[in-house]
Amino acid sequence: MVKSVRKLDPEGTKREILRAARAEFAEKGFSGARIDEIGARTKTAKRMIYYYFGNKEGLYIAALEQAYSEIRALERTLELDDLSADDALCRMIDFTFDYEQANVEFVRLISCENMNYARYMKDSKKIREVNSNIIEAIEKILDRGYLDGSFTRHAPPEDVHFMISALCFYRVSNQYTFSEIFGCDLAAPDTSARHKNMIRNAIRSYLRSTEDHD
Amino acid sequence: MVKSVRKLDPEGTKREILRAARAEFAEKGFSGARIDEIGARTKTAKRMIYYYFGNKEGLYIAALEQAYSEIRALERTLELDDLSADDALCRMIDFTFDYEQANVEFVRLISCENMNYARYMKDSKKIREVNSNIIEAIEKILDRGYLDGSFTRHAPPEDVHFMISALCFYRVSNQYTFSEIFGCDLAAPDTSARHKNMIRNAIRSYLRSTEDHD
Amino acid sequence: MVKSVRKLDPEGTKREILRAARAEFAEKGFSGARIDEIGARTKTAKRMIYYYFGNKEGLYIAALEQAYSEIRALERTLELDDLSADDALCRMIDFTFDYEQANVEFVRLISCENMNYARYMKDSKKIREVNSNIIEAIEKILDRGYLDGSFTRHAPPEDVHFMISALCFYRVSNQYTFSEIFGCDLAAPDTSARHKNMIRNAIRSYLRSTEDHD
Amino acid sequence: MVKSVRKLDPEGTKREILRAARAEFAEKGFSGARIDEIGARTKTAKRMIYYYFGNKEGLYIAALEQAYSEIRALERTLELDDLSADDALCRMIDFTFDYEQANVEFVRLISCENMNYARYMKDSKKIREVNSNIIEAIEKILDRGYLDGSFTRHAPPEDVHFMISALCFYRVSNQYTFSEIFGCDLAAPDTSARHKNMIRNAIRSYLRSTEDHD
DNA sequence: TATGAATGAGGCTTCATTCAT
DNA sequence: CATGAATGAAGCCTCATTCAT
Repeated sequence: MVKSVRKLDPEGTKREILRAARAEFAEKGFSGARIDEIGARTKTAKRMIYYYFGNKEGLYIAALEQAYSEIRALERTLELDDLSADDALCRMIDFTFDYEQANVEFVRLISCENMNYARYMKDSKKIREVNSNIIEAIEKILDRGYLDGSFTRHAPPEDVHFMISALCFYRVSNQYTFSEIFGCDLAAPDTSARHKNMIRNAIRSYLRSTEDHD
Repeated sequence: MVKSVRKLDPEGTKREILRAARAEFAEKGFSGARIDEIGARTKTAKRMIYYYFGNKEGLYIAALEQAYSEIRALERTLELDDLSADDALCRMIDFTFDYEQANVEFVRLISCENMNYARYMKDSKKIREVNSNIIEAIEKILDRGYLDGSFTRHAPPEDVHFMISALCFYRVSNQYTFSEIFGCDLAAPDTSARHKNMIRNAIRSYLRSTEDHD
Repeated sequence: MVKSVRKLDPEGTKREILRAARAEFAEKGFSGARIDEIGARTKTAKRMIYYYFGNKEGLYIAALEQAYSEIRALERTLELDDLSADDALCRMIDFTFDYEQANVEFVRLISCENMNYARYMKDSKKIREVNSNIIEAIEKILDRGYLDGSFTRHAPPEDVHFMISALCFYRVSNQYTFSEIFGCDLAAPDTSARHKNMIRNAIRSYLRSTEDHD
Repeated sequence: MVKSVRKLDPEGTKREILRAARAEFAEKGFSGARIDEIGARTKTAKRMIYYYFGNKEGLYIAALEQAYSEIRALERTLELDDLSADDALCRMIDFTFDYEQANVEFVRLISCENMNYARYMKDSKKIREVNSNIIEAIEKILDRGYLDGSFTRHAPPEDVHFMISALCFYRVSNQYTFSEIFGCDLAAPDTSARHKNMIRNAIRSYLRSTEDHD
């Protein structure tokens, strides 16, 4: 007896929906995103979205969780322990720089969630878990650097993470207004290379300097 | 007998609408903002929004223009020429830091416009005009610093503006997800003071350093 | 003392408004017409419309009255009494044909009023007055024709008027759907000439024939 | 326990909406028609209008298409080939006369579309298709008549169709202004019968006559 | 006389979601 | 599992008209 030839791959369907949802939310934000559009970007029916994710909010949170999981998973493969403090710091910066430049979708999802005052993220244990060890990773690098003398200024690892994040993230998140106003293209290869170097060395020289302007 | 209090104050009405619009758009983004809500935040009828600004888009652009005008106008009062290069740079950084921290609305409006791919800004001549001289202001500071030896590294003024902007802006724009994930409060007075110092000195030490990690 | 140089020509203003109103109502119908648009087509302010005509309905009725007045006034200058019955009939037909073809605005206003079930016309004494003597004019022609033998079939003058009207009016009122469906152009000079002849001779031969198909 | 009676009958729903739409558009024209009203004339929710027809324009076009389809479908059942040329012509005239008198809705819909300069019709292939063979039908009648001598005057079939249409259509489309002005009732049975006869014989005598007034 | 400012009511349409099969 | 049909609530915007000067 021939069964009806419907696709029976729940995981595949979920994955496809999530992929479409991330693209749509990243593009239009939470209010601007359209469930219909996400349905259309998918081969399955819109109804499945409700079946698997409950509602728009549930889908959005799932998209956010996936986005964070991916970057942090990659980050954990960097093998920073094998490098000198200085090299490790640079590798971490480079990774952040490259990943965010390559994954505008991720950056926009985070921007979007900040427009939402992070209210949806608060409901997700997963996101906190998944983000738990970046600070530790940076702390290890800094400590190593203080010991071997590569870094002279003691800075909280959160602050170093903040600087890396701010400089790499803003380049992508604010590229549209920045480029429009200053008539440049932040995504252009030469600007990109120059900025990557600049960010590296701004943070490094900060950690090596001592004399302050208060 | 109390006469009906129908005011005839076009400028006042426009101003009131714009104020409400900025708050609403900053809070909810373009799609999330509600014309009804903007009307309700106003003493005049919702209908006047259309009378003066045509439609939601027109109102949004006007809000954006006003937001940019205000920060740039203040910026022009800084009298940086009277200061040493180092002091001038720090005053510019401090101004940006303080203004953006105090005017979350401005920061969110810019974030919002980036979520929109800066598409509405492109229709506004005014915004480009109003933003035209920040780069020159920074260039003057840098040139002075190179001459008197306070700065040793030659950097394009756009890049310096980028660093200032990125570090000050991100603190405000991404405070919600950052604070949520790392359990800190970027708006807290001590963190704020520490960060202001850090940003100043990261940029200063970058402009003084030469040795690079490539 | 120099008085303010405002236009003080009430009749001119009224005329200008009416002209604009006829065009707008003829183009868009009653519901489709926009008071704003009529205002814009005029050099005076929209407010004057209310000043002179009370409201949209009043303006519409005035436009209708003017349209009827004009055609009937012209009709009265035809001097049909000087012609033979046959020639007089043809001149009346030609006049109707030419006037309606040249004054699409008139035809469309009448169509519009029929879409309104003639409800606005009912409030206007003037329209009935102004239309009172066409039937008499036709009756005079027919009677002359019966006497001199040019016409053999006795037909009520209302019916003859009906045929003239129907054939001339429909050509203009329905030209858009007719042309679209049959891929022709009712307004083209050759079609127009052929039709004018046809209408004349259809009515003439009807009035001369006797043998019926019942 | 009575279950909620939510019907699932797409074809029925569409049909019901179309029926209501035709009535509303015929009564008030395109701009005057109210989607709300059409919804209210229906047992289903107003929302379904957009589900099935997209928007007001789509609904209007569908209504127009249906109206044309119906009259042309009936017309094709007339079996004119079995009749003599003279009888066939009369049957076609009678059909048009009776149908338009009985279906004021159809007539008003066409009037409405002419007020719209046939702009919506232009987007509909269906309407052109459905109207394609009336001219052929008339041509066949005329050719037969020329052969057997019932008709002596050669007239383009489009022109004959034009006369039939004009005389039958105008009676219905312009009945309101005509009746109002001349104090008669075009829909009254005796007038109606007299006119039907008149139209038949005007067209017949035209096709039999030769002597022209140029 | 003339006019810019102001408005309530209502129009079309969209949206996330649920129902019935 | 899967889906087309159905919907209430609410969004943006337009309209004729009136107010205050």
